[in-house]
Amino acid sequence: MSTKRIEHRMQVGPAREAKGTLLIKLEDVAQMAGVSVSTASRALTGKGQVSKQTVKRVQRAAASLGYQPNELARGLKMRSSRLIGLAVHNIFNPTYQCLAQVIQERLARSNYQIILCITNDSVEQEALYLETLLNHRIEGLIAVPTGSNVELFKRVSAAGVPVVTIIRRHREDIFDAVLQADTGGAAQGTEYLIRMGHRRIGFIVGPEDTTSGRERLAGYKQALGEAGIELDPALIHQGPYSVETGIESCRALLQLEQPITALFCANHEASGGVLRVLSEQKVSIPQELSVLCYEDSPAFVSRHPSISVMDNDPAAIAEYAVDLLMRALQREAGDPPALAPRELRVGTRLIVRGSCAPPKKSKE
Amino acid sequence: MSTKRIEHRMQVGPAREAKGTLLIKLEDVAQMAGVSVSTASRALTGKGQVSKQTVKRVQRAAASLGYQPNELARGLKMRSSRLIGLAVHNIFNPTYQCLAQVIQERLARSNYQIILCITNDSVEQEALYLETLLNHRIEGLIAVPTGSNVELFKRVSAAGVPVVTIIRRHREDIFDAVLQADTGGAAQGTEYLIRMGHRRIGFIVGPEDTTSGRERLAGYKQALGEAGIELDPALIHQGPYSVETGIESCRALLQLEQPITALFCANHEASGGVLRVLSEQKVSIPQELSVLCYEDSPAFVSRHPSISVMDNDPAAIAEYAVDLLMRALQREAGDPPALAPRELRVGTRLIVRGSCAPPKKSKE
DNA sequence: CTGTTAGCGCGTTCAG
DNA sequence: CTGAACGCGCTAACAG
Repeated sequence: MSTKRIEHRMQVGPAREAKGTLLIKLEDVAQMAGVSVSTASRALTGKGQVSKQTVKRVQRAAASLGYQPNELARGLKMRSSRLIGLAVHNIFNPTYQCLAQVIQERLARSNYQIILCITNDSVEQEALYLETLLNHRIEGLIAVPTGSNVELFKRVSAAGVPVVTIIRRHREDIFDAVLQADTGGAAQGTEYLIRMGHRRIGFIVGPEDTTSGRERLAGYKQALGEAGIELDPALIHQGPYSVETGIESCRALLQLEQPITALFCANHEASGGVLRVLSEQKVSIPQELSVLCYEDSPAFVSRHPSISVMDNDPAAIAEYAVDLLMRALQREAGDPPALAPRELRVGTRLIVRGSCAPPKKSKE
Repeated sequence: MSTKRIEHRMQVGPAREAKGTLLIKLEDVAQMAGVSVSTASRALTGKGQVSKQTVKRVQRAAASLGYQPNELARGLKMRSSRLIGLAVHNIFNPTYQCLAQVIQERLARSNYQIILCITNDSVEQEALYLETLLNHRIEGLIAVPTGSNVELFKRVSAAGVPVVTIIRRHREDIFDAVLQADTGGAAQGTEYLIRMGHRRIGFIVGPEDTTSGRERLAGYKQALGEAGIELDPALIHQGPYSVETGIESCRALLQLEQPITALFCANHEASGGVLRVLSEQKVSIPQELSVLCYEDSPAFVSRHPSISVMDNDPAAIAEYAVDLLMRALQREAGDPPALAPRELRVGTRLIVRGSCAPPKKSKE
């Protein structure tokens, strides 16, 4: 039974007024300082030539009144909202949390605020959000795109709003993009397992229609190819980014006649399912099975053995994305030499912990 | 290689200019429809009396031009930005992810967008963000407050911006607040363990200066008191919300001369540390030790045994917070009967999984 | 029913 | 160095 308690308190609370009252405007400041509105403006923005004395007077007045410029009015005039759109498909994943966190911080430091939109990978949602963001006259957009609203993204860009795509990219590369080095990451992880002596490596990965799904699979195949190991389709499980994918794939992989000695789960959401199945079936890691996951998470450290991962360094991705965006914002202010879109790849790195070891019967 | 295509249109539309070009304004629509700007406005907003014919004409013109109202201009005029501030201390926790997600979705459905600010529990950061949000003329604010910027929060509220506090509340209760039923939750969890036969129950909890830290501790003590179990201070570990707290506290609790038979970790961030230590020391759950955590997380399900938790139902907290905010927003539009602040408590519920069992030597 | 006029709060000419 | 006038894009008041 859940208890729900509603408490009423009869306190005083702030005096009610129409609205937006006691929001000081420049006029009030000017009046108090005994100058005109335009002088006050110049004094505070520091744009024009104003005598030091009046500057002081105006600043003091502004301070004492607690004046804060109205960004709406300023934005309307200056054509700048100081707002950046952040449209991601979800935030239920350490990678995206980190991304959101870092992007928000960095942008705030440059006095930009972010409008957060979560699309849930719905094309319609994304379209709606893009429209709205445009209405709010965002000055830039960072997005993990669904991939299907290319025209709309183009419109955003054509409206003079720099677009940076992260994690995923559109088929045509018309926008700056910061991606994970997924092919390389998956290859590197697979190689690591191969070098340990593994031949039969189960591979769980995201769907073919996602950038990371395609590329990680390519990386896996590449590493196998380079090691001269024949590709066994039965070892590859491609499915949506979900716990269920992990559960089903893992079960299937454990029932193979020719057992696997290592499992590379390159589908982060599926990892939870995989680890759960392995725990349930008491498969000892890494003795019976080596496990390597993708995209780091605190949860991987709080188990025994702790799980080795390919870390995609979301903080770096965020940093680069902001860099790219800022560059575009600066450029826009000055000369507009439309540079070709950049595509950055942030390197993936292996974090060795305790979940991988050479296979038991490694005789060769 | 990336290709970049620049489209030049030789259409009638607005000529190329520095920025924000090809953003159609109402004037363009009006012109195309052959009416005045105000008629166009009325036709699109549906406010005044306009003939059906002209409405059609204007709508068609707007559609063909891809007109989108400038929220900045509209906001300046209407004193409404359609922006809501969301200032949370972090998002590295399933609870806050869920909160952010639900709040964003619900508000978007009512055509509000959220500006996300992450304060990192820094008082200065929070102050800065509040100022900025005010500048952007947010119409409402949902926050997990640090607790120290009361005056600033009051100013926000006094400016006519409804404030809803979640998870935590200020000492003086001047704002609507949606909190967790922490006292009850902790008591309920402790009772559950007691009913199973546990007497020595280790308790890890957040610091005294947080609402949840205080209240959960109170709940633990209460349950013990009601069961007539003497309080042993050695069993209580109070520390910051961090993995380290979990590690250290857990180690200490395991070294007790009189061992504990159950561990209630009511400090979510610490859970990771606790589980890690228990895994390392091969303490078998629940045979040797029952473990109960607080605030659910996918990670708790992907282990074996899966971890039982006190779920604080963040989705419900978010829903109520939005409800409260919307109520205040509506009220503001109409009559202004300043209601006393409401404090809602969202019930915590026990989710039984596999990590708790009666103590081994339960003879009684 | 519609066009005209007048601001919302701010930055920026253009004269002094 | 300063003030008066103008306009950003939109809605609301007032006339026709």
